[in-house]
Formats: sequence, C-alpha cells, structure tokens
Amino acid sequence: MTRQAILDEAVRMARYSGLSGLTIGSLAAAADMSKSGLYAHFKSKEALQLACMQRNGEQFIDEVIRPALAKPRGIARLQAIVEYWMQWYSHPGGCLFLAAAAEFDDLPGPLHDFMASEQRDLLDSLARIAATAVSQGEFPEDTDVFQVAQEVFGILLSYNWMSRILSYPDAADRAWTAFNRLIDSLQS
Amino acid sequence: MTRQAILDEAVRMARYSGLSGLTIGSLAAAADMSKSGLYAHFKSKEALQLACMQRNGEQFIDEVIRPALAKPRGIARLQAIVEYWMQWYSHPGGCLFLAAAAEFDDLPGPLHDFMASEQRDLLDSLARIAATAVSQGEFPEDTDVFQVAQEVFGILLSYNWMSRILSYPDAADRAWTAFNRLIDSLQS
DNA sequence: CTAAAAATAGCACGATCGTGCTGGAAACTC
DNA sequence: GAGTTTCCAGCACGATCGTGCTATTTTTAG
Repeated sequence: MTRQAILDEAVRMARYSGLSGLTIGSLAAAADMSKSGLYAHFKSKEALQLACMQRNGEQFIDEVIRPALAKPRGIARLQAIVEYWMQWYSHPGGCLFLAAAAEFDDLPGPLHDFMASEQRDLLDSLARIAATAVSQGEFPEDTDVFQVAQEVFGILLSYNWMSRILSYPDAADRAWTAFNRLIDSLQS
Repeated sequence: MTRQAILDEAVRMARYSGLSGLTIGSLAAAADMSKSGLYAHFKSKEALQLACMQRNGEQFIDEVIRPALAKPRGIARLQAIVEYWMQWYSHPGGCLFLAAAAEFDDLPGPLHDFMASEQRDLLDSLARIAATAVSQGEFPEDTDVFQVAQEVFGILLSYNWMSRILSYPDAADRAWTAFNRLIDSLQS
C-alpha cells in the first residue's frame, strides 16, 4: 500500500536522476517520511532499485503492451505498439529503461541482469507482434521477426533522441516515415 | 599535459559510471594523485564533467568523423561512418554520449546544454554526409537528409542496444541489413 | 479490550562527497 | 644561481550518503 506509493514516487524521481542518482534521503523527503521508516520497506538500496525497475516494467505493460495487444493482430498491432511506445517516451524525465540500460550496461551485478532481462522482454514483445503479421500473411513466411524488432526498436530509440534531447518537431513524422518504409520493404 | 592524462582517465571511468557517478576521490585514486591536487586543475566538478564531454567529443572526431571524411563522398562515406561508429560503441563501458544523454535529458543546466549541442553536431554530421550522396547523384535531389540521419542514427542506437546490452551476435548483421534496406529504398 | 505484529520515527555510525586553504616541491625565467 | 610562478599534497570543513538499532506509534488479531 504505502510501499506502492513510495515506489511510484521513486520511479518518478529515477526518471530524472537515474537509479544510481536516486537517494534514500531525497526520496524520503518527497514521500514525507523519515529515512529509516522508508528504508525499512526495502532491505537495501539495491533492493529498492530493483523494485523500481520492476514497477517501471509494470507501468510499461499497462501503458504500452496491454493496449497494443487489444488491437487486431498484424501490422495494425505493430503500428499500435509503436504509437503507445512513443507516448511512453514522453513521460517527464524520460524513459527509465533507457536510463537503466545506460547506467548498468557494463556494470556486472543483479541490477545489470534484471535490466538486461527486461530489455530482452521488450524486444521479444516486438518480435512476437511482428510474428502475428507473418501468420496473418501480411509479411512473407520467411520474415526474420527479430530483424523487424531490431529495426522498429531503432526507429523508436531514434525518435526518443530527436524529440526529447534535440526537440526536433519533425521527429514523430520522420519516425513514421521510417516505419512505413520498413513495412513497405517487407511487403514487396 | 597532466590535465590531459587526467581527462583521459576520467572519460574512461565515466563510460562505466556516467558523469554523475564520476567522483573526484576515485578519479584521484586512479590517477595516483591527491584529491585536492587533481581538483585544482578544474574549478568545480561541473567543469570537470564538461571537460570530459569535450574530451570525449574530440576522441569521437578522431575515431569516427575524421576517418569517415577520408573516404570518398557519397554512400561510401555514409557506410564508412556507420562502420566506425559501430566500432566506437564497443569501447569498454559504453558510449559516453549515450550515458550523458540519458543523464541530462531532462535536467536543465550547462551540462544538458552542452550535451544537446554535441548531440546536434552528431546528427548534423550524418546529415552532411548524406548530402554528399545527394550531390553525387546517388540519392535523389529531393532527399530529406535529416530523415536519413535520423534513420541511420536509429540503426546505430539499436545496434548498440542489441550488441552491448543483449549480446545478440547477429546485431551487426541486422544493422547492415537495415542500412542496406534504407539505401535501396532511397535509390529506387 | 488486550496482546501481538507491523509500520514509522529518532538517532547515531563510519564513509565519502565536493570544496577550500595553506605550505612546500618543482619548473621555468632572467 | 636567485626569484617567481605553477603544480600538487595535507588537512579540514560541513553535508550527505547507506545502513543499522531502539523506541514509539499505529494497525491487526483474538
């Protein structure tokens, strides 16, 4: 109950400062609690960071994965997940997946491992949705769905950079241009 | 002289821990100096971080931009910069541009501003090289070179994720497949 | 209503953070 | 070789870090 509220606030803060930049003191202040009172909910800072990643993943499922799965299988669903995903990137502070990936990409440990497994899940989700387009006959039978996933992910990452960091107003249009180019190329 | 050596070590460390995670104490230990002796070279930690970004940018020019500009104008040069860029991403600890972007994307201040300007330079470099392909007649006259830049950047970012974080062995092959798809689509 | 359990605050700890000052060693100038 | 400037170590500071222990308050169970 309280733990959930703390985590939501922690995720909100971590989007700005990253998981390493997250401190117990400032989090306690934001949650109107004492440091030790808050700390008791998690046995260590690492456990708190892990829980943040987990909570962030749940939110992603709620805001991106599940709505996309509600759309009809195939290209429509692929387009839908790209759309929701782009909205996800507009969260204040940015995307915690990306922050965590940048922080732990070369630091071994449980945080790295959990981050990598979540990242793998994201990619698999894209590949699975691409696979529905294959089974619908919209993409050829011999389509490499992981190739599609990697390319779509690139379009999303690049959109995030252009819009969030460089504030290019055409970033979304160009992302859709790239997406359509990919779809056309797969269908021909 | 000494300052340069310190900066090289700082950049090396920051690739792992990020610019916020970089601490004067550990940097001094790595450089075999006292904290205050090292600190005297920079007036503040922020100045040190700024200098790190600048040094990292110089290294990028040396390792990616300049070698690419040595290649013949056009698609060949575009392909070359992608190749060197992919090598750049294999630096131990990862890419400091990406780390800085994730850290400062929504935190105002001089660090954010400098990061954004460097990021803009990277994109402009890609667009300028794409423009040489236009003026060579390899791409149509009405090609949107910033569209090309955004898509190529996406291919690079996605390659970085797949290879560095997920350790997918096919990441490079898939990146080149995506690159060739883009080139073909522009030429038809 | 009482007893057991869970949640939270107070406080303290050693460590490390960024930042200054002060003095001596090293390098350069004439 | 003497004098001046630059470099660097030593040391200290207040603040904050993560982490525990001990009460006290709040909730739950019987």
